[in-house]
Amino acid sequence: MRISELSRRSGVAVPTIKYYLREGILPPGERTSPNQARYDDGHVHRLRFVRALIEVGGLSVATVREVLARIDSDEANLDLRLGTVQKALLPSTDGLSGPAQEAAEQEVVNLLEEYGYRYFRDHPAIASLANVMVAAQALGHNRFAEHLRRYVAVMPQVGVIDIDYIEQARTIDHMLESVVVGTVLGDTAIAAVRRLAQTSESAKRFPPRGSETPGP
Amino acid sequence: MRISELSRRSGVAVPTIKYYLREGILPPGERTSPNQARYDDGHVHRLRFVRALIEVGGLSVATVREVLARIDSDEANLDLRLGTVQKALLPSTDGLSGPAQEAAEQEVVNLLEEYGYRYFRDHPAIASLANVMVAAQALGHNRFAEHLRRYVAVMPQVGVIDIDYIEQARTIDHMLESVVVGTVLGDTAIAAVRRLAQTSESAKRFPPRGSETPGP
DNA sequence: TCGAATGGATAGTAGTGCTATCTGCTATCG
DNA sequence: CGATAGCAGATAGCACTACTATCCATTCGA
Repeated sequence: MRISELSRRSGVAVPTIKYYLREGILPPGERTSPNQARYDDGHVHRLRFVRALIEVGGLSVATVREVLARIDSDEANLDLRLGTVQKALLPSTDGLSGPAQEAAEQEVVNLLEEYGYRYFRDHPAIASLANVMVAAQALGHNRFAEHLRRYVAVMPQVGVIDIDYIEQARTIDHMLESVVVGTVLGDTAIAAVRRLAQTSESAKRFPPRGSETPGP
Repeated sequence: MRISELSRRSGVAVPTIKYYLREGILPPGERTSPNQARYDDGHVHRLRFVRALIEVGGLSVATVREVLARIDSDEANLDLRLGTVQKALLPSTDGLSGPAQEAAEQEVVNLLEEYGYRYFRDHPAIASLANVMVAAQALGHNRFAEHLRRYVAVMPQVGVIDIDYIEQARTIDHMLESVVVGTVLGDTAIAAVRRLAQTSESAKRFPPRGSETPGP
């Protein structure tokens, strides 16, 4: 198919498709002559994928490019590919330093030890989590660290769900895509379910007038 | 104190403080003369709060303004205030429509019923979650709905943690701030802990060479 | 054959989040 | 009292992101 049909089938405007081609987010079509190209279903899927990451997951175009480059990489070691894909999905944590940050990182590591996590010390999520702790501390929210401990206690259940999801993929490409979909759409989904769970728990604890057992 | 000291104590540049004043994100200082103002510790705290929401939580300036306006509101009904504050923290879901979206919303509602959530039908998180389902479907990830079900099954535990956190606040203002801190920093924290839990679970399931029980 | 569409290049635009400059005033120190 | 530094407020500018529009030579399809 040519670009106008690609546009129609993916719901993405033609100039935007050209922009994505320039940005290396969408691979070039197959040339049929020096200035004509043909696109296929893979391009349609890639476009939908990109739009989902940007619109639903809130990723920037630059992050999407990074992620896709890693998915498309020809690295043979699957673990390595999965790892670098995951890494591209965490906000950069450079520029986080100072004694407060390092103390918080140690505190995070202690928590991970305590709850039996397997981890490596330079995992970017450790710096990210420590950064949150430092920010909460600066706001005088001293109970936040205890709050975090409880998250650490329950999240392994989510980890199991997530790895189950990835493991069920049938091909390596599908597995790599599942990592991204599971992580990015998963973040959005978890944020939404969490709010619903908060509302629900709040309603249970403080019943709105009229929903208690009726009085005499 | 005056603006330069406010800048020094909060770590926010003077022009940025002026910008926040213009945007209504930072309340004006107390006038001491037609063109002089005095700021206090409340301003320092507010600035730190704003920076945490923007830098750690990734909120936009517009969202921060919305949230703060609701915190500062003089609405007497606490439930109402808490509710509107929470509402400002979900991405807008207008423009989500179509049969696929509505079917997905019904599916979400069914899930909530099944797991005993208390909810109201126009909760924005329902539309948001349905939107994620529609996007996953469009990518051919048909197992995603099952995946979501498992999130719905575990998230009530997080809801309890979150409401506990808010409930422990000592004043109404602190409670309102805890809602925001718990939600916004909480989202960031949960994303980080989730990645650590994924890495951990993955390492347990597929032990890296050298960590199995040694062979003969 | 000839008009519409295509690919590719270049330039322009809207929105966001600051940052710089300017103006007239004020605080303060010697 | 006067010099000087700092302040508040207004306006303009800037860098970046994610597109969008225009142009042109080429090519497809009727």
